Amino acid sequence: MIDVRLLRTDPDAVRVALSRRGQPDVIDQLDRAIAFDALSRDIVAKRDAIRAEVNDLSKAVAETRRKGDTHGAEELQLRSRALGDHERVLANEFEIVQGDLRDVLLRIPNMPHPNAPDGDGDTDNPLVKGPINLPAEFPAHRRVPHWETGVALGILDNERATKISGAMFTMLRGSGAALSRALCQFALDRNVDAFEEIRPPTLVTSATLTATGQLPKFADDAYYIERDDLWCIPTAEVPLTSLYAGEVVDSEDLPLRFMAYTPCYRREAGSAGRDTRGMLRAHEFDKVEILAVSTPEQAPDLLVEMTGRAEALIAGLGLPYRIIEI
RNA sequence: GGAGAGGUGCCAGAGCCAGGUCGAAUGGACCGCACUGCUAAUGCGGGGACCGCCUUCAAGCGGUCCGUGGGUUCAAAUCCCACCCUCUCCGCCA
Repeated sequence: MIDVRLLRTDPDAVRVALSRRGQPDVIDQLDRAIAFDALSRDIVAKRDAIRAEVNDLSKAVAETRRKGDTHGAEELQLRSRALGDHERVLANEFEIVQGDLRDVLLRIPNMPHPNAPDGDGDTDNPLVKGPINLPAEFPAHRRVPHWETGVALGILDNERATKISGAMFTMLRGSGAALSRALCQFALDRNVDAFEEIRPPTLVTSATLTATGQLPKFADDAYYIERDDLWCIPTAEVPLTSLYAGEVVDSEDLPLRFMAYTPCYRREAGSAGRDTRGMLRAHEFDKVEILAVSTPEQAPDLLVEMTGRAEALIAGLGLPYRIIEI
């Protein structure tokens, strides 16, 4: 979420940065946020002034009572009560405007890093490397989709997964289940030299899911357990990002490096029929996430290191891949 | 699920039952000064955070903050309600 103070001190910088996304409605929302902020400060200044008067009067009431002047005290109380009514109105207005401001801010995307490419979609993402190990380099008889080989080998049984849980759920069997587990173990083993392994909760509060930006924008994409007011995580990024939320970390201890192997849950709302064959876009899958909490200065080097670690895993397995800048 | 105790500053902890002089005693830690072969001890002094206004080097003014959110009241750390969390005991446990 963009810091309101930055919005106040340098709104043009924010506008310029966000305009690189090529989405005019984002700029509209930015202007609304700026207006809400100005309005809310205006209201709070008035509210504070009245509150100061009420506080003074309350002190005067105590003083007057101590002197034994009951009548005078009651008169002051009357005045204070009237001011209190006015204050309540302003306080309500303030709450409403604050809510509006927060809602708009939560829907405004982050400012892109100066080095990030401009663009409004994935077609604008420059290719950095690859593709490597292209499937086309393999003979035609080996280019069989995984949902066919998986079934033939008896390691994938999505039909029964669907019977148990419905469409877009997958199930691995026998050595397929072992392979999935081994891949995650492999990923953990390759990063245990630099990342602390965490096994976080995979059900999180609304506050936690908001911290990583999933709420309120992507509420439809997450599974929600109404009875307990908890959300299933779509990625371990969610709990890992909030691990040290609200705490002050000594800069000497940065960067903090975490990795986590968790199931991930995604409703994939609106994606029915698109890339849904086999194990693509499943509602539930296992993933190893690596994440670092760092200073802005440390971040670029960390990005290079972590991308390199991800690439080494895939390249080491001989899988096809490419690297794009997003 | 039931019963009870608790949540106050960096930490410990008083204040709550009898609302006002409580941003909050006291102690520890921390910072400064003094004293002191060193370490330590002792004495004196000093610090909260956030928001807004005004300034923008300083200072000043106002507001908010005692788990969270409501309520009562002229006035809430203090009274009332709901919720969250911690601890103890009982029950349940695919």
